[in-house]
Amino acid sequence: MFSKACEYGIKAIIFIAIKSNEGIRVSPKEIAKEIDSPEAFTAKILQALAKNNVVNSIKGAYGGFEIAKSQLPLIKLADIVDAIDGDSIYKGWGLGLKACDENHPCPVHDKFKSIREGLREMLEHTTLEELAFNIKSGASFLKV
Amino acid sequence: MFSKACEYGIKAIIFIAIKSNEGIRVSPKEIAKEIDSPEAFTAKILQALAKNNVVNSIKGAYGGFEIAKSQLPLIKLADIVDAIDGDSIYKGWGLGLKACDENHPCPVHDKFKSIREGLREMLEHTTLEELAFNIKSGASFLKV
DNA sequence: TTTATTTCGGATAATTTTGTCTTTTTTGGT
DNA sequence: ACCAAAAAAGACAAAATTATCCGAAATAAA
Repeated sequence: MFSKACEYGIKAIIFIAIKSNEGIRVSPKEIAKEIDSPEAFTAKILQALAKNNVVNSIKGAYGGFEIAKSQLPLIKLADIVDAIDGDSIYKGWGLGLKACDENHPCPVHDKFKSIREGLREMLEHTTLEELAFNIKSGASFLKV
Repeated sequence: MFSKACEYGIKAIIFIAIKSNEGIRVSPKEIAKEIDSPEAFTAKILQALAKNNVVNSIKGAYGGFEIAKSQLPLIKLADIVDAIDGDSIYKGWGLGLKACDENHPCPVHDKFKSIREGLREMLEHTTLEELAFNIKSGASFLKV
């Protein structure tokens, strides 16, 4: 469903969100340890997320990754997925016809319609805050 | 979403279904042409589908692939996906935690719940006949 | 029985995704 | 100005997926 890169990205951002809320910057090393991911690869993904302004990266000594508190309530799951996988998450449904739409649908186009729209809806309405809160409260988990 | 192999597999089976309904066996060559897929790769996928009894393969001269008419109404989209991608389609949701379930959910587990179940429902209730009929009637398309 | 045709099976290659390593650049503290 | 810490950037490596090729086995027809 999600690429590995996207899985790591989502988990990383959730962890950064939790720490940022406490005013703490984190390094790829800490992140990778916390979310159980390969460190260097995670760093690469963080670069992409930083380029797409999902996360703020501070270079140099005492640097690290953080998200401005003012941004925390605004970031949606869709923003993270978008920064890493682009719009392939919406395109990747159906049977790979170059031109698959209402007028020229692939065999499963209509079948997937509600699922695809449900996914979009969900990604665009799920906030990072909500995901982070559930981790903090112990309602969900970042690893194992 | 689906692997390429699965995309080709679904399209191939739909085409075979249409032809089988007319009492005609088809070769990987014809199939690949019709669904616009790499021939040798398509043949490999057909092998897998034949092994899983989704399609019947007849070797030798005048051989080819076909589906028994009695089977046509019984085959579900889920059978095809299962034969090629296994259950990865259901597992591949969420963030890749080894143990992700109700008791130990990943951050998006609940978010994806209804989508995941909608998908399963759809795959298990969509029949090959229905998909094939829509192609024949021009309501959907196998290529471009 | 021979031949032509057709799938099967295994080896191999290309591409994409995932992952690692090393060097460069940036930056705060001394 | 210098040093140490940290992210950026790019080259490289491994693994998975996608794709091709070829000889072997099966089978119907002549």
